[in-house]
Amino acid sequence: MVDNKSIAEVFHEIADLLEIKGDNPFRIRSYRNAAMVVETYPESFDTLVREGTTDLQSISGIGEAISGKIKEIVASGDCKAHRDLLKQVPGSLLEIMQLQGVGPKTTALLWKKMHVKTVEDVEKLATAGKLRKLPGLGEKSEQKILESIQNRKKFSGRHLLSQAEEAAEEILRYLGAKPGEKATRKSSRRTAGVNFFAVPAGSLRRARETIGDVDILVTGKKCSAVIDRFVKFPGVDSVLAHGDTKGSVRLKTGLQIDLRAVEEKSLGAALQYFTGSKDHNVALRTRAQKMGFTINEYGLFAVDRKGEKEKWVAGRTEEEIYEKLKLQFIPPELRENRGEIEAAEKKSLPRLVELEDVRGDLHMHTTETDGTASLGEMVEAARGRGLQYIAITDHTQSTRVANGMDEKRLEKQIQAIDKLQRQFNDITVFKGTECDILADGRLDLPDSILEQLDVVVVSIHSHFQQSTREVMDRLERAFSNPHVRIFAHPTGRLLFHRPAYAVDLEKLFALAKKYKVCLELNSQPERLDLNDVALRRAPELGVPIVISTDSHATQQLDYLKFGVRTARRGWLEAKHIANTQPMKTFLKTISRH
DNA sequence: GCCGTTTTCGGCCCGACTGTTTTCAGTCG
Repeated sequence: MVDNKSIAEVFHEIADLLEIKGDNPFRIRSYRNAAMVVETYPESFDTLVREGTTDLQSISGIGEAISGKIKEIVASGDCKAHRDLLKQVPGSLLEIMQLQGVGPKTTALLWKKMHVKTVEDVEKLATAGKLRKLPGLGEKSEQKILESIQNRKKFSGRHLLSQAEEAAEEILRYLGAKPGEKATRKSSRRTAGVNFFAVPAGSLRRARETIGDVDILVTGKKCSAVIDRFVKFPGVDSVLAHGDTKGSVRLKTGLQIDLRAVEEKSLGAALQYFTGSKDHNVALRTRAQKMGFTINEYGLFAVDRKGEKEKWVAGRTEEEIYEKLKLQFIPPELRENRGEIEAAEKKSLPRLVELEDVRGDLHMHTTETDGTASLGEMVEAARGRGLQYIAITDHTQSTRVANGMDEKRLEKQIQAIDKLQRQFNDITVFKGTECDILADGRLDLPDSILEQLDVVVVSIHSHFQQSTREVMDRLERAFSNPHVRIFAHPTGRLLFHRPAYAVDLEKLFALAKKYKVCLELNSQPERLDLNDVALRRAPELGVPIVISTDSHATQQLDYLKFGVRTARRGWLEAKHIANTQPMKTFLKTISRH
């Protein structure tokens, strides 16, 4: 079984290697594009190829050559063209090309002139002052390369969505701007009172699960003063750039933040441009061009016959840009060039779920196991957030590190919930459990106690090394228990820490459908599991999703926003999500009869 | 290498910034 990501990786590497070789840039772009298409395609290419029912070339971006290579990789796990390239260009050069400020040309130069093969080689030569003699490089370039080698060791690269969002909000507060997306909706009149206002763009605005760097746009008067203040933010480790229209810093956490000043007239265009994604923008520009426009961060311009810019058409808001391109407004979470432009053209974009749609939270812990808040505190916190129903789902006995509960302790908790419930008529507290699925698929608690619960959530916390076959058999056995309602964090992945266990997503959806088990979208920032790509299959396959926080503390109830934004990235509407429904409908949706 | 309201060849998104250069190449987003 070859997953889409591995196929995409081969194409990424082919593109990088061709680039070092100095091959045709458009050919390189094709491979990059193909990698992106494969990586984000909702179905497994392995399955597509084996079933043989889909013509790969019908997928945009995949032609004769790449289709052949996909088939080759699925059949043999290898690609001859890739192997041949690695004979011509050492694979270790790819790591050099990853260094900030070092691209394919410099990598090729280092390799051909200095016979450099590894980052360590580069470091030695730079330290010895030997790089500055190369044509096109000087003392400063040498210093920059050395710095980026050191930074590479110091900073891991990407950051969790939650960390990036916190950093952005902290900086906006520091700058004296109101944080949050809503700032974009404000008219210029509202901003006149303040000196300026600021809004995050980039992958943070699209709510990607991990963030490389944070882009913030500011507009208004005296933006250069804002940038001056920005580079003095207390959390700054180093200032990377400091000009009139742009500032760039590295925080002590390693996160890079770029601040750009734009004119109010161009704010919409800049927001569109810097929100990306790159692939979305490329597709949008291509469309603009066909319609006789050109588009950049300053606005949408009409073009004359010679291709010269003629007149400014739009740019104050994003809405007017999409409108001029005869598209529905595309929410940032969808801007990944995964079909959103085609859907916007047909006016068939989904009405994405909103945070306010969610009425319940079906996964949370208390001090009874590994939570930091008591039952009463969790309920109060949920009430305070306006939730109409929640489920208390503490761990079960086999998860010993979390002080998991046995039957007796759970019985006591059931009584405690019954007692507590009498105090409230504005929130319903479901009695639940996050019951372990044991290695062989049995559940960690007997039916005699499960049948007393309102919501049985099940999940995997052990034996992550099982084969796909073992995992799927394990899940089928668990799902066949009639008390099981929700399968939590279905792939078990932890961002930056642990890959998913060997779950076959297509089969998982089929099992969920067969046994009427809902799949969870876990809102913990390091989980976001199921992810955006997987979620998109849920409506097609008729499997309801439940968005839960898996809170281990009262403040974590706010993680719901990350779950909702991930759901939006998965094109989900409120109707696809069980816990947007009123309590009674919800109970009906998750009931199996 | 892909694609087609320039349709089987000839295009392919575009601008800022930086450092090295005297007019531009490389990198980045």
